[in-house]
Amino acid sequence: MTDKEEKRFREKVKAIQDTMFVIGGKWKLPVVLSIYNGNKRFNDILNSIPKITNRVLSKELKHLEENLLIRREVVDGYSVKIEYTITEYCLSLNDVVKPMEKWGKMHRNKLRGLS
Amino acid sequence: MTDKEEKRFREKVKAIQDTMFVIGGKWKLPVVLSIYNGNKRFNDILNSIPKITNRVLSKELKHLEENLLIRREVVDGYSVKIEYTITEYCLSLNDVVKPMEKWGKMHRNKLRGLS
DNA sequence: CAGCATCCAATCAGATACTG
DNA sequence: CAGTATCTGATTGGATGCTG
Repeated sequence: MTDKEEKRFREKVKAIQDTMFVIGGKWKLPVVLSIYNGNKRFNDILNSIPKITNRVLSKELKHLEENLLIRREVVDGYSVKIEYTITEYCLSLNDVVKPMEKWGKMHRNKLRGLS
Repeated sequence: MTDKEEKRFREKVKAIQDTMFVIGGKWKLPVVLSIYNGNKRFNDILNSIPKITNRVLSKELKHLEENLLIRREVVDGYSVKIEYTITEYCLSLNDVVKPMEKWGKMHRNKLRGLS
């Protein structure tokens, strides 16, 4: 690698690692998708995702809120509610998530074909 | 969510988690990119990625090989060499990685704009 | 050179119970 | 309902040294 290539390479890596930090891990995208699909309440989200625990969900929600992907709202009413919704900004993730979904399906078939 | 929506949702989540399993984590994509950029030898790859350790690199290489993204070759010569190269199949990752790179850059600017 | 083995510290994550 | 607190076992990852 030349110096120029090296510099570009490091920038790429950084950008990708940034993305991974925000949406990486087992649960972050499932949580986003769950909310996107209409689940607003903590327990609804919790129950919609197999095997996630409240402890982990709590942390993921905080992380996603800090990264502007979801919004946490206290809704006043007969009894106070908490509601999570995705942000407009979150929709930009579509460009990342859709290819991931497609690739995941393709890859599963690829591996199946071999074994 | 209706039952139909729920089923689709779970399939999406699964596909995405599959992808995350293959290329998720801090190092997998940087390793792929490093090899893509021409680094073939273990120590070259090791030195091209800041802060990765040989222990971790070793594991990542194995994982990537098992998932058909890279190829490990023993090259016989004056002294035996090991060479890593990306596979043809690996190129399909471009559809996933490029959006991630783009999004990562965009997101960094977004967050910067707020603080 | 290309890793593996070992030790050890830190983090993560499940289970469970508890609070406003 | 929407979490937090605590305890604990499991996993990860750095540092280092060793091997063929």
